[in-house]
Amino acid sequence: MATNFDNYFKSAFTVDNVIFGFDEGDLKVLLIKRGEEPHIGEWALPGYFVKTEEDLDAAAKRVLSELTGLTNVYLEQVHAFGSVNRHAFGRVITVSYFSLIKIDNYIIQPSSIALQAQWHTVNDLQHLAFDHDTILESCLQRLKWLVKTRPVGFELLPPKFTLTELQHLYEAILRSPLDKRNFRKKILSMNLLVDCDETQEGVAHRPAKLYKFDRKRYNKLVEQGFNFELKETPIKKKTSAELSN
Amino acid sequence: MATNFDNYFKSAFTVDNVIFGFDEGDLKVLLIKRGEEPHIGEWALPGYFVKTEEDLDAAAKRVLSELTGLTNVYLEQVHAFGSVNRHAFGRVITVSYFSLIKIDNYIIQPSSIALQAQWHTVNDLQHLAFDHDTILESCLQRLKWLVKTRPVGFELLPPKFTLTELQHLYEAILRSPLDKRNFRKKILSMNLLVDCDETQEGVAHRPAKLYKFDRKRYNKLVEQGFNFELKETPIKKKTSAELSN
DNA sequence: TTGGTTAGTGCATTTTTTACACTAATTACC
DNA sequence: GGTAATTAGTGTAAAAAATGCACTAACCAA
Repeated sequence: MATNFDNYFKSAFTVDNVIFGFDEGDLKVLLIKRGEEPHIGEWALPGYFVKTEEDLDAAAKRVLSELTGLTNVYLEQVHAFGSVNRHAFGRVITVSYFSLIKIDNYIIQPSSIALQAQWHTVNDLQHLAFDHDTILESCLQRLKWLVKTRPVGFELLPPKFTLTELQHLYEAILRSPLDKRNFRKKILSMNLLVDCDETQEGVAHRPAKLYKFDRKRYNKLVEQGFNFELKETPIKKKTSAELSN
Repeated sequence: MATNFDNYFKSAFTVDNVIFGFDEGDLKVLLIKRGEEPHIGEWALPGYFVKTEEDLDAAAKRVLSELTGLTNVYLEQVHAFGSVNRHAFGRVITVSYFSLIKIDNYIIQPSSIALQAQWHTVNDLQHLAFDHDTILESCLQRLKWLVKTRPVGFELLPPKFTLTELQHLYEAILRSPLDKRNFRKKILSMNLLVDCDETQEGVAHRPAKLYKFDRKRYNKLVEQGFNFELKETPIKKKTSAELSN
């Protein structure tokens, strides 16, 4: 084994952020149009180099803020991508982060190195720069898992929302339809929603009730180890007995 | 933002492997006694620098092999740890990997930079070098999650095992007791075990039947999207209604 | 006032989970 | 050879959760 450690200190890290939003019934992801080589002019996840004197998690926040103007976003690490030839400039390992935000709450202001920052519909994407297709896909998997484990849907919706909007969000993430009555029963039984005593306005049909998410209660339940699991209801699953042959 | 990218190429990566085993009813982890600075003489996870010309996943395998003699071990990435002052020699980000192995199948041969490589009972550990306590803890969480999702128990047991051994393994990972009848019912209903038509020998009580894991069937079920979820049975969970006040 | 549209609601059946205690097979020891 | 010690192995009833399904309610527009 090498005794000269200096040889190892010749690599770089980047962070790449996968920021999900939800609008008009579609799951969206925030992308930038790169204004720098390599991959100049291509759409990419908002990411950049980590400085040697900053923590990884802090770098993810800073980079997101510098490229898109978004601040105070909760970011969660997903995976490190470390193939040798990911990057034209040398050995670069990237660590991906993901987040869920309410699109309306944030104004996006691309910086100099990002020509544009824009929401894109996930189902309708072109090829992205670097290996960002792979990175995005792994975050989509994470989101799919997360939505079955925690009531993350609320993070993506405006403060007041209808049950139908919430259901559509779940359907977009899980990519499968849910039964209306069963969905409502399960969500309401968690006691996480507060009835706002308001209804939708300006719709050409019966207006729906508006609800908001009770974060206090959510925190309390988390503390008590409550299991938020929400199973899919749509496709009937086969039992192991039926699969035996 | 910097235009001189060279400034970013001054960091190093390491990989740290958390190898779990199971023996005598206890969950074990493989540690090395470090033979190099920093932290010379301390117990640590088997990890080392990633070469600039090798893939991250490949590095994890190589390092494990060089430090402990273990080869052909399946490794799964867990998390990247990137605080600034983790390492005395400079900026080092480590990516942790974990694996489950059958202790009997592998002969451990420490290399020159590892003074020793040894199995340690997880519940009975001293402080580890670097931030390896944190890294180990995150892998324990991952294992706890994994065991509820996939029948990973089989990875840790010898080819032929009894249902009681399997149950004890689950209890060690979940850190809570399980009901014998319910555990057996659920495990057997997955149809993943094959009765070996043999019984234990040399025990001073009724000998238990030996089973083996049917990997073919497992692969088939995975392919069909079968849900292996195994819930804990022990502590009665409160419903959301009971938690309402 | 009628048609179009989405909101909102209940119940019966099936499946899964849970709680629980005795008999069976073997060895060790007297 | 008998008995004590030890772990293996088994079933059922009750409770909880999941599932499948179809009609009425409220609003707007034409």
